[in-house]
Amino acid sequence: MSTAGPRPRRATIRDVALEAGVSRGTVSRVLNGEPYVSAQAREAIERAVARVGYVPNSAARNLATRRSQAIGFIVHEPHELFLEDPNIGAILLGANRVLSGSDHQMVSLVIDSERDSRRVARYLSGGFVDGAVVVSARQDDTLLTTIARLSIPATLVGRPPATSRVPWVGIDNKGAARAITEHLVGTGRRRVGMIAAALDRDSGADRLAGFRDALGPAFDRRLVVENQLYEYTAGRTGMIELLEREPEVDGVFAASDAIAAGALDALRAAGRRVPEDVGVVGFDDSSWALRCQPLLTTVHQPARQLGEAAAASVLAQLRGTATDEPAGGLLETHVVVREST
Amino acid sequence: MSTAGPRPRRATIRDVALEAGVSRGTVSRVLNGEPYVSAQAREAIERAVARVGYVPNSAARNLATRRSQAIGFIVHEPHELFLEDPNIGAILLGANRVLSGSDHQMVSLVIDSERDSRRVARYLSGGFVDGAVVVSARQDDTLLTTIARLSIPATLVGRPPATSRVPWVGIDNKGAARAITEHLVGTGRRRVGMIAAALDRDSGADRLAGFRDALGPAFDRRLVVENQLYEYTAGRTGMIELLEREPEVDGVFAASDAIAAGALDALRAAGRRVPEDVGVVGFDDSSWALRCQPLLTTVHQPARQLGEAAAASVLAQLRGTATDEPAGGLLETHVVVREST
DNA sequence: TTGTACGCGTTATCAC
DNA sequence: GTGATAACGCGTACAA
Repeated sequence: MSTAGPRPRRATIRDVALEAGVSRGTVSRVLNGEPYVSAQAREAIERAVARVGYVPNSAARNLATRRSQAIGFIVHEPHELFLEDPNIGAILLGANRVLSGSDHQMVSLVIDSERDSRRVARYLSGGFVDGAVVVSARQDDTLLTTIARLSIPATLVGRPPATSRVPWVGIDNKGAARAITEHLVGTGRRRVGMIAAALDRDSGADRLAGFRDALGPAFDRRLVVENQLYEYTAGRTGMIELLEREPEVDGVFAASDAIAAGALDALRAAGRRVPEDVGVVGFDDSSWALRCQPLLTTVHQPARQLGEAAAASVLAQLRGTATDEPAGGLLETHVVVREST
Repeated sequence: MSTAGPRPRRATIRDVALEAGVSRGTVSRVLNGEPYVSAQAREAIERAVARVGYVPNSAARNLATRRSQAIGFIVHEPHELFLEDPNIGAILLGANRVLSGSDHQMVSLVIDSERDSRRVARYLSGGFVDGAVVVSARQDDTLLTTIARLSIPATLVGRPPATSRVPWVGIDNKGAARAITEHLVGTGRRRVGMIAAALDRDSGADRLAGFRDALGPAFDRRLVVENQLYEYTAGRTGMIELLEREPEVDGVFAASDAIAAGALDALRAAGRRVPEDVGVVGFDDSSWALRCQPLLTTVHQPARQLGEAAAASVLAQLRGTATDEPAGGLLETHVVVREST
């Protein structure tokens, strides 16, 4: 328990009114840029504001207006992923951009423990935010039920559980996975494997489904290695595993660029050449793709736009102009061919 | 301009009091776990809370208590760096951990434009947070003057401008740079260069100063390449530049691991072997260091602990038990020897 | 054009 | 133990 005392008292509208010799109502009007104030009063008030060092208290304003002009950006991730996943940063920046444009403060909240989870729920309930963008919620996330119960405007990034009716934005993971697998097969690969990840989330499961679709009868469950997270080390170990299971493998679909980067390093260590001996493709088109050797062929995912779309959707709900789900429709992806195929 | 209306009315203490047949005061006491409430009243109130679906409104509570139980985590970075810098994530997690432990909500605010900057200033003024952790403030940051003016408890991560008297936590960049440069020289290198970055910030400038110190008379300004940011591509281009200026170079101190990773790739492309032909060292001991080939010798920087120390410092200020500056003292760093030297 | 007075939902200080 | 009731700082009808 912290035992902090109140902060030093700051000037209020009252002080300004006294100083300027007008009423609080008039001060309030000036502060909110309303018409019907004499130039004289306005000027006196502005001077008074400066003199007493007045700054408005939003807690009071929130209480009166019942709105906070703030939107939560909630990230629910285990440490590792939060640090490794380049998409989250881009989504965050995208969201911040549109919120900033409509004069909303984005406040991002990270959930990193059960305790965090409860506190964030309280925070949402408390009227600190008018709405929320939720990134990478789990299928069974209690956060979603909290949000539903409070009926606070929210939009998810990524497809929510089928039972939920929250608006969301996302991409067609399955279609994109199919497309890039087809590209890989199109370069003449015969024994194609996948390093999958995060099968407990829609993105992970859908990418595997797309891979399976593309391969059709050629699909071989033995050539799929599974991991918890979309991370570099999973790529290294996954690739080693894959080479053990099938030394003849000549094509690999990695569920993320980070995984692909790990796979490339493992392949190099094993003496295989890319793309001559084996073709590798990733997913995300994150900064990982450009720091690989060779440059990675991958699926471009519009991470920043996802953030923008999600934020726009929340604002739309706030205005009461919410559209159908999914909020922004599915955003476009496309295959970026580089050197690894 | 958004034109949102108020959200649906939610149950208040008043409703609970009515429902339970007691006064608001008693309800408030129960809610805050205070003593002197009859078991009977307590039970009735708890049932009433559940029945009317009461959730406390923090705006009102904030107004009454004049505290928000929230701490701002302010990141002031250009996009690229925010996405590339692995330290920020670790610092953030560290801060969240200690704040979470003392039941404070961490809200992170990113400043990404002039407009953001002003809005965050308003946000801070508005009583939304009781204090703030500020990461990577610029030397001339207006944020710092805002914070000083409002006298809101804050702690910086990284050394502030000399003129400022804000508490801060950090590491001894200069000493650490000297140490790792000495290690590099100790492996027998004769022509040692540096790929420097962010000279407009204390970290960047201090690392260069430490490098210079370690080299003493052997220091050669020509062998220092400068960059804006601590990023991978700066490492590639910087290394190429360095090789052009001095083909005989056999040692490189990169101002960050990301830069070192770029340098390693550039060296490989140029046909130099590491560590045989040239030794490379980095700074940060971030995840970059472990995905390099060869594994990178670098300075371990306790990023997570920096976040923890900064948060603890803010909480201490809140409690009125603030210590001298720097807030947490300088945190320890050490050289981690791996394969690149 | 300006002032008054009430409401926002809690906490806190009293008497009882 | 409990119940009134005055803050907390601001927005906003309504009256003047």
